[in-house]
Amino acid sequence: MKRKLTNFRQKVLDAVAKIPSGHVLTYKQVAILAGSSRAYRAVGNILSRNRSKKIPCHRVVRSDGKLGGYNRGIEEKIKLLKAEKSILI
DNA sequence: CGTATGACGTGCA
DNA sequence: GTGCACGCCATAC
Repeated sequence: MKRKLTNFRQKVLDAVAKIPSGHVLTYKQVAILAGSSRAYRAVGNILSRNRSKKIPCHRVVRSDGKLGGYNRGIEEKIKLLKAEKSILI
């Protein structure tokens, strides 16, 4: 599939996809890994549009310690994090 | 091409 | 400690 994913988007998805089980990152951290420490806003946007099941976006949480949201249902995100015993930042 | 939105973050009252 | 408002970036329409 030739997706014209922008560099930023590709990097964000790649960074999230590389998150090991039981580990979580904040939107800001992901944004930094993507190359823009101030694009955490875009990160949330991209993840919200990204429905790829291959992207464990549920491992991305807010800096406040809250989960934020999940395109498949916040409850599902909580369930997944709990099942993986994700480390809260 | 331009506008509006968004799963955020920080600052200030 | 809590609540409100603004600012920031990239994407999608």
